[in-house]
Amino acid sequence: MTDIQTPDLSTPTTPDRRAVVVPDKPALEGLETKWGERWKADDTYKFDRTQPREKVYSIDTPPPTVSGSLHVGHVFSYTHTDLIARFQRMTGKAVFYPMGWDDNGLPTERRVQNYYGVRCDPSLPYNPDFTPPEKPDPKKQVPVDRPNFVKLCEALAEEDETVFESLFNTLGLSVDWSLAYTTVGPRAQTISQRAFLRNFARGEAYLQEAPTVWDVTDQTAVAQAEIEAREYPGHYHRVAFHRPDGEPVHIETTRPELIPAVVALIAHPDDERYQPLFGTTVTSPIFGVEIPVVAHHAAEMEKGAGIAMCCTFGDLTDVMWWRELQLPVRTVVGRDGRLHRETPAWLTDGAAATAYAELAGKTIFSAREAMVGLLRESGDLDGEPTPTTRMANFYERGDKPLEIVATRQWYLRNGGRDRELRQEMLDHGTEITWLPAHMKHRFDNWVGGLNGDWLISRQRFFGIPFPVWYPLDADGEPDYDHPLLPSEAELPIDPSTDAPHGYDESQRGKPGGFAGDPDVMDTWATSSLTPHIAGGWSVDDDLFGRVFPMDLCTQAHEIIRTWLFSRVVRAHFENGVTPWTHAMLSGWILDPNRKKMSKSKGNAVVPTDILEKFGADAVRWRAAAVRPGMDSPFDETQMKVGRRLAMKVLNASKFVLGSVGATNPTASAVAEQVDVALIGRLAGVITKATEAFEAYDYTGALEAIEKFFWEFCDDYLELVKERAYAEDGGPATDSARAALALALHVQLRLLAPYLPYVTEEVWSWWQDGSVHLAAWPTSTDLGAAGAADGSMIDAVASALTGIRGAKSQAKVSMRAELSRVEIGGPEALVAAARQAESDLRQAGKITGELVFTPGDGDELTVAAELAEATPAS
RNA sequence: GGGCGUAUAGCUCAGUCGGCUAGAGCGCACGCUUCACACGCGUGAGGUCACAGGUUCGAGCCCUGUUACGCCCACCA
Repeated sequence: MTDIQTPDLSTPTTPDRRAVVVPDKPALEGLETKWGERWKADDTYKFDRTQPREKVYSIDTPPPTVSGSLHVGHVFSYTHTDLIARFQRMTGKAVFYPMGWDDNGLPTERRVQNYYGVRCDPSLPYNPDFTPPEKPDPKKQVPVDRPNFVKLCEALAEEDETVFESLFNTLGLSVDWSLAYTTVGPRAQTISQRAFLRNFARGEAYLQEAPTVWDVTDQTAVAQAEIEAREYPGHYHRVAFHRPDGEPVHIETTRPELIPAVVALIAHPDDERYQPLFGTTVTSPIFGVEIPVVAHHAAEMEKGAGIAMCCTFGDLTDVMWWRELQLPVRTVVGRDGRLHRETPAWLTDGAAATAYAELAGKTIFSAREAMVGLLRESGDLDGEPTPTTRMANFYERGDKPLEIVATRQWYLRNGGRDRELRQEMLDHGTEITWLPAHMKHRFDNWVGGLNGDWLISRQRFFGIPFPVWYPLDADGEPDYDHPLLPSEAELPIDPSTDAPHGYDESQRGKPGGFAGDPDVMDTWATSSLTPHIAGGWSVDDDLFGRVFPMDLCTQAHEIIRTWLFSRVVRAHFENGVTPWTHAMLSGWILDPNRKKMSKSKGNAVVPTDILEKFGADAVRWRAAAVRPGMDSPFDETQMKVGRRLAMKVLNASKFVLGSVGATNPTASAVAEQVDVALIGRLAGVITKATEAFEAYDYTGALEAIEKFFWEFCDDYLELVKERAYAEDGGPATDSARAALALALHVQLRLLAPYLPYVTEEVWSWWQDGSVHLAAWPTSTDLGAAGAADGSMIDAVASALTGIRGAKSQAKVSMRAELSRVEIGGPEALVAAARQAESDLRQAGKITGELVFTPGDGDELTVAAELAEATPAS
C-alpha cells in the first residue's frame, strides 16, 4: 500500500523531546471512541483500489444475519479475521476488507412478523397508507401486502445494521465501511439475477417438478443443506395388509396416516419370508386399494417387520423407491401440512371414501389419531402402538418434521447428480488451505454425500425474485418450458411488478398473457455470491479483477456445507476458479459447562457488556488466544489478563517515553552488551511472529510477542532504568535509551493487530500517522544489534531473579540494600552476568561487594546479604 | 452406522524433528505502600502428560487397541 510508512531508524526520528507528549495518567477508558472517530475521519482503513491483484489482500467477510443478535462468538471470530487483515495491511498489502449484511430471507421475515405483529399476504393489493400496528399482538398478526411487508423488512434490517456496525467499530475491526454491502439491496439483486440468467443459459440452473422436502410451517421448499436430523418421538403401529387369500401381511409404520398414500409394499429380494409375495398384490386396510408387493435391495430385513410400506411420500427412501420402481403418485398431504380436503381419485369407492372423510382436512397429527381409530375398529391394528424415538428431518429453523411434496422448483447443479461435477468440486477443495487442516474433511464429507442438486427457490416474500415470467396459454396455464427472460441490462427486475418484453401489465394473469415466477431465491443462493457482490462482479469489473479470487474466507465451521460450498459452486460456474486460497474456520464459545452459547439457552453473554467492562483491546487479546477451529469456554478472568496487558503497554510506554525520555529509536546507538542482547532477542521475536502470522497462526505470534514484552518490562526495564535515567551518562545512557525506544517502537507495531487502541494511543504520543499504517517490523529495523546472540540476557535475568528471591525470602522491600552478593554457577553464565555488573548493582541496590565466582553446577546461583541498615521484617 | 477432533497443573492452554529435571498465564500461598503501573510488583508451591500394550538407547509426541467428551454426515418402515 502506498501510504505504509517504512521507518528509517538509522537516524533519530524524534529529535525534539518536547514534541513527545505523554499524559500523566494514561487510561484505557475512552480510547475506543477517540480512535474510532479518528480512524473514520482519516479513512485509515480505506482500500486502495489502484493496486494490482498481487499487492492486494482480499477477504470474503461473513455477512452476519442482521435479524439475529451478535454474541461473543461473533466478537471472537470477527476479531480473528481482523488480526489477519491488520497484519497484511502492515506488510504493505492493500487490504480489501468489506462488511456485508445478510438481511435477506426468512430470518428477517420472522423478525419483522414478531417485531411489528404482521403477516405477509401476497394476495392483498398494495396499500400506500399502511402503517404497522402500534402494539404488536403476536397471536393476531395483521395481514399486510407484499410491498409493504418488504418495506418493513428493509427498515428493520437497516436499524439492526446500525447497531451491528457500532459494535464492530467498538471492537476495532479495520473494515473499510465504504465497501459495505447487503444481500438484498439493488446490487445484490442485479448480481444474483445476472448470475442466475447465466446459469440458466448454460444449463446449470433448471426448473423441475419433483418431490421436494417441504416445511409446512413456513410453507416453502427447503434445501438439503438446511435440513437437520433430530430425535422425534412417535409410535410403531403394526398394521395388517391383506392377501387375496385373506391372510394378513403385517407392516410396521410410524405414519399410519399415510396408508391412503401407499403405492407398494417393499421387502429385500433375499428375504425368504416375503419372496413368495413378490409379484402379487395385497389390499390396504380400510381403503381396500390394491397394492403390489415388490423387491428392492434398499429394504432392510431387520428393520420393523422387514417389509415396508412405500407411500408418496413419507421419506426420502420412498422417493428413491418411487423413482427406481416407477411407482404411481398418490399424494394425500398438502402444502399446508393437512390431508387433502377432496377425496383422492383412487379412494372413491364407497367404503374408502367414507373412511377418507374422517381424515380429510386434518393435520398430520390429528389424521394419525383418526387413522389409528379406524384401524382399531376394523381390527387391522395388531396390538397397541409402541412408543419409539426416531430421527426425523427438520428445517434447521423449524419445529415440525418436514414433509415431502411434489412441487416445481428451481435447481442449480452442484454435483449431487453428476459424478464429474462432484469431482470438480472436490478438486476445488484441495486448492484451499484449510485452517485448521482437518476442516477439509467436513467439505469432502458433505460433497461426497450430496444426494441431489441444489434447490434454490423458496416460496417466500423477502428475497431476490427469480427474473423469470411464463407465457400463459389460451387456458391461462403457464408454459414452464418457455420462460420469458429479461436482458441483463434491465436488471434488477421484479416479475411481480415488471412486465416482460412484448407484453404489458394488463396481460398479467390473463389467457395469452404472462405470469411472473412467484418465488424468491434462497438466502444461500444470494450469499453464495458474496465475493461477486462485494467485489463488484459485472458492475465494476476493474475492482473485481483486483480482488478476485480472494485470499481469505473466514466463517463458522457449521456452515461449510452451505455458505462455503455454495460459493465454490458459483465461482466454479461463473469464473472457473476456487474463490479463495485460504479458509479459516472459527470454533465456538462455550459456557462454563462447555455447552455452546446461544441466546435460546439463556447462557449467552452480551458483547457490549464485556467490551464496556474490559475494553476492546482486552476482549481482542482474549479472542486472539483461541486458535482457528478451537472451541473455547468463555471466561471473564481471562479478559482481566488482557486488560492488564493493555494497561501495561500504557504504563511501560509512559515510563520509557516520559520519565526516561527514551524517544530516539536509533539502532546505531545500541552499544552496551545487555542492550545489544535485548535487540538480538527482539530480532528472533520478529522472525517468529512474522512466520506465525504468515501461517495464519495469530495465537503463536502473540505468544512470542507477549513473552518478550513481559520480560522487557519485568527484567530489562528494571535492569537498565538507572543507567537510562542518568542525566549525563554518556554513551552507556545513550545505548540504553536507544534500545528502549527501539524496542518500544518495534513492540508497538507487533502488538498493533491485537491491541489497536492502546498501541495507537501510545504511537500518537511520539510518532506521526497511525501505527496501523506503519510497516510491520523487520530485522533491518534493528541494525547490527539485530544480528546479536540474545542469550546472555537470560543469565542476567536469572541473576536478577536470584537477587529478588533473596529479598523476597527475607520478606523485605525490593528497595532494601544488599551488602554483599555472590553470583556462582557455570562459567559461561557467570561471565554473561558479569557483563551487566553495573546494571545488576544498581537494579539490586547492592551497596557492598558484588562477586562473580565461576564454579560447577548447571544453574546460576545467587547468595545475598542484607545491609545492616536495612531492617529485616 | 460413516467421518473428524480433543484428553498435559484446580482452570485456560503451549509443548517444533522423538532428546537434559514437561512449560506459560490465571487461580492459590507467602511477601512488598517500588520514585511507569496496587487495574501494581516480587518469590514460591502445584503434574500417574486419559488408560493398556508396542516400537526405540530414549515416548507427552510414533504405532495398535480402549475409554471419556465434543463436532460433522447419514438414519422417519
